[in-house]
Amino acid sequence: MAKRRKMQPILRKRPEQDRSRATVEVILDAAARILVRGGYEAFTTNRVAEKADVSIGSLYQYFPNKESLLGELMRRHTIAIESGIEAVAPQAQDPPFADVVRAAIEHIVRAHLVDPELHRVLSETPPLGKLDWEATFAERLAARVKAAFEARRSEIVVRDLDLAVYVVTRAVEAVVHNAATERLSDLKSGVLTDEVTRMLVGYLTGKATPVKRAVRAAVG
Amino acid sequence: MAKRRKMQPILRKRPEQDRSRATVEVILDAAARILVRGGYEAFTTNRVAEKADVSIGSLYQYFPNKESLLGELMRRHTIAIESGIEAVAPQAQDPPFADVVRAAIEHIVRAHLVDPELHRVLSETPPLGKLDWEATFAERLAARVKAAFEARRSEIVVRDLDLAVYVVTRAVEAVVHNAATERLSDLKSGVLTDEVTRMLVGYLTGKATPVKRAVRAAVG
Amino acid sequence: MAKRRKMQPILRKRPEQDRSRATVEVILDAAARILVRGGYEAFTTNRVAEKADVSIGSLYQYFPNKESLLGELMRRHTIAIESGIEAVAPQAQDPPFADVVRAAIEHIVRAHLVDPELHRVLSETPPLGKLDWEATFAERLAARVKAAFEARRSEIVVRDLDLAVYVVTRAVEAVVHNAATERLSDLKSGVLTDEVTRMLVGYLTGKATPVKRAVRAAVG
Amino acid sequence: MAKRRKMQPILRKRPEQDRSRATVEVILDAAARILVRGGYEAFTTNRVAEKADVSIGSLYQYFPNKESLLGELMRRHTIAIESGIEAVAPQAQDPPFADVVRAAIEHIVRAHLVDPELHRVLSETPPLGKLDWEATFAERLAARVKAAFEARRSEIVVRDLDLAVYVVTRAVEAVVHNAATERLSDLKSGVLTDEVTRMLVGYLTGKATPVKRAVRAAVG
DNA sequence: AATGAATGAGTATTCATTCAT
DNA sequence: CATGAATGAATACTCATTCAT
Repeated sequence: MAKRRKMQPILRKRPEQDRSRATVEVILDAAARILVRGGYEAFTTNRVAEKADVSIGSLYQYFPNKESLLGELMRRHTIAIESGIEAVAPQAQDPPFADVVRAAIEHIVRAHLVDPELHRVLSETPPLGKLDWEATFAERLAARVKAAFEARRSEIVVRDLDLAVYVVTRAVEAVVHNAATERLSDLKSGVLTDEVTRMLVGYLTGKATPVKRAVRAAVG
Repeated sequence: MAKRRKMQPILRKRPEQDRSRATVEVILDAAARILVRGGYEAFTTNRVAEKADVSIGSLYQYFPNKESLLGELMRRHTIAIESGIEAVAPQAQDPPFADVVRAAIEHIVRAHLVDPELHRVLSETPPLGKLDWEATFAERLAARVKAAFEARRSEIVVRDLDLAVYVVTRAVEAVVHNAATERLSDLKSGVLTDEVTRMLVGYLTGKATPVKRAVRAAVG
Repeated sequence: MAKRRKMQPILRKRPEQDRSRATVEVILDAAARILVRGGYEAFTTNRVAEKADVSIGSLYQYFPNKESLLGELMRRHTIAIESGIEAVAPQAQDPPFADVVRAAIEHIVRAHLVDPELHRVLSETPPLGKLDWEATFAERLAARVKAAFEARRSEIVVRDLDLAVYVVTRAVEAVVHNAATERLSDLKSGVLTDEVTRMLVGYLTGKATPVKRAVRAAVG
Repeated sequence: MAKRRKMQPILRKRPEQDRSRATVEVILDAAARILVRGGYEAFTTNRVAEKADVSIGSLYQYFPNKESLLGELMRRHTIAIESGIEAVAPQAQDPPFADVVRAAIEHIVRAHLVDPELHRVLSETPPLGKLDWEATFAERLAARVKAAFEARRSEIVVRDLDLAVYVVTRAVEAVVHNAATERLSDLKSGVLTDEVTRMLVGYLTGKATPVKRAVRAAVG
């Protein structure tokens, strides 16, 4: 292990020229592939450089350390996710609460379907694990959800809104996250979204929702 | 990279004298402390030995390899948890469904309150992480929950029972697990249990449950 | 590795009582078995003690270090060999030269048949290998052979007797030694002895010996 | 204990620059020196690196493991030997049998004079010792010798040709091998070759050869 | 005397990182 | 800019040996 200089601002130098940008891309690709295939254990800078067909010297030209490589990978994955989410069409004026919830869940599902394997390995990666990215990711998510809830405050029976947000985000995140590896088909078919939606709506509104198993369009 | 495929039955030799039993204890203590403080990254056999104030040779006298040390830690933690769970008094004859659910959740809460920090780090530990213990732990849990659900099948509206078990166990596990580090007081006060209970009962029975915020006895 | 105190006089203390003598025996037996089965690589003091069902403490009571254990093993094996050799009946008065040679070769064959596996492993054992035992063994052998040759000087055509002794002893030793692992049946049947005898007699006397393949009694 | 089952094709990466080729050389030199001086016992990768004045990392950059280092040493030594042997001028048409034998022996002598000390230690090295190189070396030798014998079958009186090959190769190997450390001058002067030649020719042809001690040109 | 717990220097090997070319 | 040779602290684990009980 080396002296750990902990996370300089990710990129040592903005690659100005095309070639440089291409190199960075090639490195990140290799990194992602190695991470997905072999997990964090297999993720060594030398291996990444080799797989990228680039000298480690070059790797370190663009990434000051291993962590920054991982960091950039996360940054990009987050962006990919978020852009996927933003792309969702805005809702109708004043839609039924259930639709709002369902839409939110679908966001999360979509996020996990962007690159599920990379997603999983990134979220389990030790040094940053939750800490860096998922934390902020979760925070941002919580903020949005809270805003959404406040906008519909009157329909929600739970007294402690923060607590509700907490329970809801954690529960959904976990179910979807696990399902992404364990029940991918249910995730894609929308069956799982149905279930979770019903669960949350019931919890939040205090009203029962009928168990209708209409044919649902798959997500992603 | 790991060529790991060992995992002998944990202890290399049963310590026969008092002295050696103490040594084993001291080592496990140090191991747990290091794991909690520095995560799996910091968990090296030499460091453990040093922290335990024991020679590395002594460590290997009792633990054939690093994994077995982790394994014993898990084994003991599991026992601690299970004994805590078994201790729960049996329920009344045919209790309200909500009570059954609440009791189950309380089990899980209790499990996470045994040694929350160790629990967290153990469950995030890569090589065995899920694989060995939490996997079986989760399976056992799922089996129990399913049995409980089947016993009350008539009260449950969800059609796919397996799916319900999946959603419920993942959701509860995650909420409680996260809360153990992020919202410990809510976990201890029972507030969180209330919320989750209401969420699950609504989901499973299809009926709303009143939001009563009666004073709840703390758990643990 | 420890500071190497190199070869105290083999036994730390002459075992006075029966129990002690038995312990020593048990240890040496275990040592020999381990050596034969696993080679020098497997030969560790702890393993020997365990196999002997004796504490290492006890082992070190009788053997000051690993080397001395090996040394005693060699000493005993040498004695076993030599006693086997002494047991050979003295020759007739003035036998044919070929008979003398054959008898000598048979001695060596016999030596290698005493405990061939132990013999092999001992003679290949690194730290002492030749150095300690085989050296002196070879020297003693050479001395005898030389004496025998001098007694029959007139029949020998080789001018440099020392050189003849050298060539002969090395050649015989090697052929027999190798045959003990590679051609054991030829060694036991006496076929090999025939060949080597003819070779040596021809070399030493300068006269051809007929190739008679009479049925030879097996040795050992 | 060894779980060895590796032995990749020796070099981890072909050194591309001059500098690295030099490093490889320096490492192998150091390895050879250590092996010669201290035997296999002293042969540790760290020691080799230190003696080579190279970091342990550099050693492992070129040699995937200890064995491969030894392997490369053997490979090179074998090449050195074989090239020495190939260099021998082809024989006249149908030379006297004695000349054929003598030439063969001289080959072996030459082989042992290439780097006698290294040769000795390599051939005694445990894990590969015989097993890998000397085995094949010996086999190749045996095959050649057998071919030569068959070409001259009519002149050979020994019935079992395989046995003759066995006896002859073992005997010569051993005498020469030992002489390389114990009687180097005799080996170099050719005196020993004379003796062994006479011994073998007598043995094989069943005819005596005169003891002529003409001045012999030294070998090597 | 016997036990077995304890020791710690030593072993092979990895990997993040630097730097001369 | 790129290369890849070089580094060395750190890792998991072994084993000869000592010594308190």
